[in-house]
Amino acid sequence: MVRRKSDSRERMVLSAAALLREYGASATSIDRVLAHSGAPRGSVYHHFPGGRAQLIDEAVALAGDFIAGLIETGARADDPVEAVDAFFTLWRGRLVEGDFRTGCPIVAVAVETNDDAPQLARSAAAAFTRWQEALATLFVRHGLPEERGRRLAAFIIAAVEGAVIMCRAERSTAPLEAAAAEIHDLLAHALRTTGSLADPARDRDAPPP
Amino acid sequence: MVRRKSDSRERMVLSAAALLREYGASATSIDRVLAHSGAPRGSVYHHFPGGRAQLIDEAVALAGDFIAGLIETGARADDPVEAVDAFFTLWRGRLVEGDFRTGCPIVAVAVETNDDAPQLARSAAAAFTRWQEALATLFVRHGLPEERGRRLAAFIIAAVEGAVIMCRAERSTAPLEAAAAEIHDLLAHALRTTGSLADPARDRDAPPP
DNA sequence: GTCTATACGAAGATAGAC
DNA sequence: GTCTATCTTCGTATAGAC
Repeated sequence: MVRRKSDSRERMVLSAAALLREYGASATSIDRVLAHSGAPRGSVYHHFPGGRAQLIDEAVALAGDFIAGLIETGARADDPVEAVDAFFTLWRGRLVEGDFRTGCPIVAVAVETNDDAPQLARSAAAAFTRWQEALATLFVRHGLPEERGRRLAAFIIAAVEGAVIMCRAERSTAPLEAAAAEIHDLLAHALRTTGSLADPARDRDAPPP
Repeated sequence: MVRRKSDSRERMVLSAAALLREYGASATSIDRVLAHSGAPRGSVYHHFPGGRAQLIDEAVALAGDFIAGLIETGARADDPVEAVDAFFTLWRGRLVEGDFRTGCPIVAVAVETNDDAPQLARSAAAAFTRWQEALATLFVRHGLPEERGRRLAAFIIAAVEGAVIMCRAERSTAPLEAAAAEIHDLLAHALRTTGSLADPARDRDAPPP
């Protein structure tokens, strides 16, 4: 595998996202990103002329895109339950793997209002909005009214993000499981009411992973 | 009104809580607390021998107690809908008053894992647990099975906290209203199923819709 | 792209005077 | 209870060599 240029830049963004998850936005300093990524100190402002704010912003965008991809994969399978499950499964895995020391990097940025970097709040909002629209579109396609679809999508994202925070504090997946169970029932009820889940036209045997 | 001793200490804790809400845990420095509260710099370690960690911890406890009080007031009225509504109303008001720049101080502490102050995570967890138990007890008293009551309580807290974060990012109360609407329906359904809301022993004239 | 050196500010904490 | 240093560490950012 020929590597024509350094991968320091990419590693720094990935490290920044990991540090956001674990320590929050303020604690994600350039020094710590360098230590975590092993990238050389000398090229920080070469790769990120915007400095620390640009680095954090790219980490938020990367994390937002990754999660949006998970949801949109479920959406392509045209399966609301799968899309929502992907969301829960992601966080359940990350909480356990990280020994309940990691959360959502988007949340970390959103809760630390930064007067000198208002762009960060906008990036966080963009991520939430994208997730919400992906879910809402899927719900509407399965028969929910436009407004209810959007409402339910926002609600699910809120419940998951809030549950992840509680799981961290309590060092237990219980709040996430509570949310998963309640959301599962609620979603099943909402979609069954529209008749969507009973649609016999679904001829797929195994949706793509 | 005779003031026999300085109120610097109390003002500092209140200021710390306000700063936690707006800027997060890492950004709530002693300097900023002093500037916000107007307290004298010289007596910081007199009032808080444990330093900054103790100050933050007391702010978390104070905020947690305040919100627990709101929920428990609804609980004393024996009205699940009122208890949950108090929760939503509090956050809606704070978001709007603070121009969407403030959130929950407990969340702020929970998402910034601090290796040197593990006590903070425990204090955050204690607050969440207390809210959850107050709500769960109320739900069980209204006919929900023990496990469902706890599950629903955790779920509601998660949804509210998550919604507050989304409201901040999007600078809109829409996510909170979405959560309020969904929770309202869910709660009404859960309690009606148990027959609690239809209980004729309730001498109130109009049960909430 | 990467290096070292450095300027500059802010943070937590302590010491000792009043 | 409150004051004023002061120490130390850490943070961002820049300059200039290689």
